[in-house]
Formats: sequence, structure tokens, C-alpha cells
Amino acid sequence: MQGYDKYAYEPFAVTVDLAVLTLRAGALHVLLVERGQEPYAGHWALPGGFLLPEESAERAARRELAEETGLADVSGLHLEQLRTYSEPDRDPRMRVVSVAFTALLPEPPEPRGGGDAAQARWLPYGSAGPLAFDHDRILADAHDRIGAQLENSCVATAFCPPEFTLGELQQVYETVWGTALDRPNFRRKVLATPGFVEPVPGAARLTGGRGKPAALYRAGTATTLHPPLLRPSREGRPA
Amino acid sequence: MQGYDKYAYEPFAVTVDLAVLTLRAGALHVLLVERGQEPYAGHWALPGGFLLPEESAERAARRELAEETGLADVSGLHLEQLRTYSEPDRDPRMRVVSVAFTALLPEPPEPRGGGDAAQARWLPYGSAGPLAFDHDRILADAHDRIGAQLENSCVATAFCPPEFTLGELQQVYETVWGTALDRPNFRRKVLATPGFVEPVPGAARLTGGRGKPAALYRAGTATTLHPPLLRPSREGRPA
DNA sequence: TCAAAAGTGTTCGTCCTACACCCATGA
DNA sequence: TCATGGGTGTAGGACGAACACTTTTGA
Repeated sequence: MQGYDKYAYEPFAVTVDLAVLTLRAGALHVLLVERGQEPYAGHWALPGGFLLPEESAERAARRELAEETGLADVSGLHLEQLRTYSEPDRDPRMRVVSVAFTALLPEPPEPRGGGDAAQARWLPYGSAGPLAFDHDRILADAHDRIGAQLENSCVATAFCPPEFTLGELQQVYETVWGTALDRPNFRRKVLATPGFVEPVPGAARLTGGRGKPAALYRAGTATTLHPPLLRPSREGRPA
Repeated sequence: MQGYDKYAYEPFAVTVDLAVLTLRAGALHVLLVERGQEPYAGHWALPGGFLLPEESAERAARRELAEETGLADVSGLHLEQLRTYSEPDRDPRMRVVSVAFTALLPEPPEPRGGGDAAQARWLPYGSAGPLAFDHDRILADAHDRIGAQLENSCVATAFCPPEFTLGELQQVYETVWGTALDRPNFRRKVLATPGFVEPVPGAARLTGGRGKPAALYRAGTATTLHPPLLRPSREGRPA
């Protein structure tokens, strides 16, 4: 922790990469940008960019998120640090250390396509062939993390609009985990967890036309789930 | 993700910081180094250092760990990325982005005190007044993470020597969580989890002189715990 | 009147908790 | 023979899985 000569070491570029996930039509989608130049020209990549000199990684991530999605207000959106990728050869041109984030969005708008990227689009998770750089790995790590977080935290509401039905909340779990859940049990479990959701009095929504109107809920104040909402056990699930 | 001019942006220094935790005499201890120069001269700090040009953060962390602890072989030790700290003012002299790691050690040797640091010592967790920089926060984050990981993973064995008793394993949980656990139930829970521990046939150890000799176990091959080993519920536990 | 989706009730088994109790060792 | 820590047994309760059933809407 000494030897603080600013130029004694090779300078590193520091970037943020964003794994922005959302649910569209019951399927998990990822925000990706198409690369216009080498390396990986024509490949899809996670949105991201350089840290500005007076900016933390969290601020940079939120700024990039606003630029890429075109959302006016990203201050309330769920953004969380995933981990940092620092392998020396992860970018063939120079040494880039990247702090990766996951972001969860409800009902996203079409991305502006502006900002840095030539083209930004929502693509179904897993459909975009090999991504540029080590972004396949980052995206897979993000998916793993989200799946695990659903068990122990209330992040699922971050995928939902401000007011949502329990059926929509359950769809989040089923889509991310890729498993079906028993509706009555899911309902009881969620309602039994204080602070997970709170009812919107008197409100109801017709979901998809048919069927009984569903009561509406808002996200509660709790952030962690006790006890956890465990996914159906498959043996030897990865971390 | 364009504009890759290496000098278009202010260069960042990238470091690793290590929260090295261990158990000594039933209490959680942290490896700390004493700072010899400003800023924070005389304060304790987490060990750490700069990334070398051809080195990932993981490699740098393992190298620093070896240097600071004086251990000959750190290849098998548990090392895990915590998160990255990038607030612009976290070091008053220059812009330093630091990738923090947690390391768990069994029965550590006295640190060499060599390497970079003037003095390196094991201090009881929470006893070292305010640490330098944002290291208090990093250490607290590390403690939170470890506590949560004990519930869902097998990391507890990383605090234990290669062969250990179930009583020692239970002490890990009790020390990190700060709560007492029921011994019979803990035992059943651990043994019922396939791959958590495996018995060392015929071996036994006299623990502390008195009492019945305890059977010895080795760490198993599993990394995750299903179902999790939940700590006794206190309402509204932080993440 | 039927299909679809929301919501309620109930049963049954499993797991967790708690405590009582036995075993082997050193002092 | 007592204190100490390891190890086993067991009764009771809480919780979750599975599934039957009712309710309310649109077609």
C-alpha cells in the first residue's frame, strides 16, 4: 500500500459492463448492443463504458443505463454490483478492468439506440450467439446471481411495475428459475413474509382478459426474505 | 465501448484489498497491517497492493496473501471476490479502484511482517479502532458476506484444519454468527447434507484434554448446502 | 355454459426444535 | 466420582407440498 507513484505502474482502463435483464411476454430478455468495429465487429455485447474521472462505478453504471435505455429516471431502478473481471487478456487491445453490474427493469421501453452504441436491442436470454469479449460469462454469472437472489431477497419486485399481481410476481420466479411453482403455496408464502408486498386497497386488474380480476400489490419495505423461498430442489445445484 | 485511446482518460490505479479472517482461540481474527506513512499513519489497514501488468485481480490477491501471511502454499486456501470499491475520494492522494477479496484460513501462522507492510498482525475482529481509508466498510461487508455464506455453502470448512471435529465446525458457525447452536441438531444437519463432510475412518481427537474423543472429518466435495443451514431467526436481519 | 385465472381450504408428510439421556475421557 | 465435551433418541410443533375446491370474469 505504498509506492504511490501514479505512473510507476501501467495504467489500467476501468469500465463498467451492464447485464440489464427484464421480462417481456413471459421471457427473460437482455439489453445488448451490436458492435460496429473490431474486435468482435458484428457481435452483440453488453452495454458499458468507461468510468469518468470523478465518478464511482455505481454512478457510471447508472449513467450508462440511462443512456442505453433512454429512460428519463433510472434513480429508482434496481442496480447491483455483480463482480469485477480483470483477466489480462479479456480485451485484446489493452488492459481493461471491468466492474460488472446487474440491472432489473420492469416493462422496458425500446432502447433509444443512441448513446455510444450503433444499435441497442432487447434480445431473449440465450439467443444471441457468442457475445463479445467475456460477456457470455458475465451474463451467465448475472443469471446465476439473480436466480440465487430470488431465494433470499425481494428483488423479484424489481422486475414488476409499481403495482402488480401475485401472478405476475410468480411469473418472475418461474421465468428466471425455469420451473413451475404451485400458485396457492406461492401466494401464501409471499403474503406470510412481512414487508415483501403490501396490498393496494380495493384495486384489481384484469390479467389478459379472461379470468377473475387479481388484487394489486406494491413492493414492500423488506429487502431480505426470512425464511428463504427455496426453488424446487434439483440435486447439486451450482452456487 | 469505443474510443479506446489508452490515454484519453485519466489512468486509474487498480489494487486489491484482502479481508483475511481466521479463528484463534474461538474468536474471529483479522489480518491487519500498520501504516507507517501518511495518510492514516499509525492506523491499521487491510493488506493489499497493486495489480501487476500481467496479473488478474485473483492472482494479485493470492500473491499478496502469500507475501503477508508467509504461508508457503496458499493455492488451496479459500479466496473469494467480495466487491469493488471505486468512490473517487476513497484515497486522498489519487484515484484508486480496489477489488476486495475475503480469505479464510485455518490455524494461521504468525505473519512474517515482511513484504510491503511495516507490521502485520492478527487482531480480534472489531478491536482495531477505525481502520485506514474505507477499510472498516470493506471488513464489515466481508463479515456480512461470510455470515450469509455459512447458511448456503460449505465455506465453514475453510476455517478448519484438514481434519476437524464437528465441534470445531460448529464453533465456526457460532463465532461468525455470534449465536449458540444446539449441538445434536447441528450434528444431524451437517451429516444429513451429502458432501458437506466425510468421516475419517477410525480417527479421533482429544479436544482440549477433557471429554470424550471426537470423530474426525474432512471437508467433502459439495460447495452448496441444500437445504440451507439457517441461523436462528432474528427479525429483520440485514442483507 | 365453458374456459381461464384468482383465491381458499385441507391433508399429510417432513423437517426443525427442544430437551433428555448415555458415553468416554482427564482430573 | 465428577466435570466436560461427544454422541444418540425422541416427542411435539411448524412448515411446505400436493391437490381439491370455490369465485369471478370474458367468450
